[in-house]
Amino acid sequence: MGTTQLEAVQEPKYWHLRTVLSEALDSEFSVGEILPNERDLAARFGVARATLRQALEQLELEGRLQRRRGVGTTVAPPRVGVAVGTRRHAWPGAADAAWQPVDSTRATPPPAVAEALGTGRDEPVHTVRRSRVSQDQPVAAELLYVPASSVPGLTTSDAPSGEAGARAVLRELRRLTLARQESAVELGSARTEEARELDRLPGAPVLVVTTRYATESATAALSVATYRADTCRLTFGDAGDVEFHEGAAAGAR
Amino acid sequence: MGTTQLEAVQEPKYWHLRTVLSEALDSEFSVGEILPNERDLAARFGVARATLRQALEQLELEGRLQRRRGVGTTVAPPRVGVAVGTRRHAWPGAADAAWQPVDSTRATPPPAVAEALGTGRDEPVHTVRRSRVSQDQPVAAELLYVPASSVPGLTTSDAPSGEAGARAVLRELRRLTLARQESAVELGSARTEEARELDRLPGAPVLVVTTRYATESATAALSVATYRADTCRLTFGDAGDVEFHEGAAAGAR
DNA sequence: TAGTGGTCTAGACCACACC
DNA sequence: GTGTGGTCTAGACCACTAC
Repeated sequence: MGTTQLEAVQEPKYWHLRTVLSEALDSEFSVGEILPNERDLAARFGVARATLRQALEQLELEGRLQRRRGVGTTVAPPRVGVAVGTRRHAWPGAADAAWQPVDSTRATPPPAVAEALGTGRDEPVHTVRRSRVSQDQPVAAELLYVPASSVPGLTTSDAPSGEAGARAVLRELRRLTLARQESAVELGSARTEEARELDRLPGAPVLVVTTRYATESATAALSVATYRADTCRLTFGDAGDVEFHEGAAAGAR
Repeated sequence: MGTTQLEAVQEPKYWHLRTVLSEALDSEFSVGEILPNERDLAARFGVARATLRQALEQLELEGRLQRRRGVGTTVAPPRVGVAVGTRRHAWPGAADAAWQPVDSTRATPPPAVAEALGTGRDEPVHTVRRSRVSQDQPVAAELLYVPASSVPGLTTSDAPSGEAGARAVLRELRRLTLARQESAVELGSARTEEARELDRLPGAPVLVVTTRYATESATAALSVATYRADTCRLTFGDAGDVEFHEGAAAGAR
């Protein structure tokens, strides 16, 4: 990282700095390596710490850096590909070791959920929480909404709170025949609780995947899964779990 | 927006401010309405302008606000759903009015592209630029890489630069039989040129969709499409263009 | 206790849109 | 011009980690 001064340019300093740092990461650092601290870096480039931080934020958003308070800034490994949609229809959790049931509750849902499910506002809904881990790191937190009418086999006593209840709901759900499955991906920011589950700070960028699972006659479940945007690349396609074109997006623009 | 003071809390001010503003947007503002300017808002909440801006940035990231230099901050409309993957296989641009060809060049590609295509580093590749418009607003910019070997019917004279050349490449591509199609979605930041195309500033958050189109024997094309993350919700699924569960993600967490 | 990144302040000036 | 959001500075203090 030989550069010590920024020449005068028309583009913002933080943007130029991002480029310089990005090239330095490519050529002079390896994954996991610790960068100099922010005060040193700012001094080295002759900018205020806030400006330097703007550049680091960009690089963190792009998955190039990882910053941890009290520890330092390290070079991030390439994003992990996580399969979120295959062309085979499959109920959530069907033979899926990636997701870990956490707990389950039964209550009337938020209005937005009731509307999306197409159920009455007063109909009880099971809310199953699951978490997804990849390479020893939490990558996603999910809320799965299942109308009680989708799983009529479950009596209240069959569905205790906790992990056992969650497994019971998933088991009953698999008795239905899945006809359609639709997803949407959008950018969001981590709520306080999600941030804790994902080991990030509140407001961290996340990819929100909303999936509607439907039988021939009705919406059987709605999943809202929140993925860490810094560490994840979401994959959709024929191949399922197969990794492909690692890093293509980074170098192809 | 009656709140004038922030009580002492443990959570960061900008995060609390985000929540307060978010609720105010829900209850007291309608789409397109202009907010007070940043200096006024900061004074009203008794914080520095930088802190207020942190809160506004979050809300812009979530697609709630739209800020334009020299104009002001307005309440954003709900994100538009853009279909990026149906379960039907389809070549890019096949009967697709959403994408507008811009131009085309023929050259040796960046190494990352050659690697993803599985071609030799020296093999020429057509690079087709396309842009996608939705509701009179640019939503995506695409680079479509097509190895010259995928479109052998194209002689150099058949593929002039410019829009006509782009159309020629797409036409030839449709002669092949598509066997597989895989996509990945990740968060990125807009490069200078993409930012201009998308009417944003450099570094604006974007959703990068990388798609590999394959015949039985080889990768026929690679698409890297950059979508505005603030205004877009990417949809995948059986239904194709059909809108579904509008706003579910927003209210379901 | 020392060192890190995270938050916050109070200013200044710039680039851009609109009148 | 006038007013807007965008950039940048030079500080201060806080929260967290690791020794």
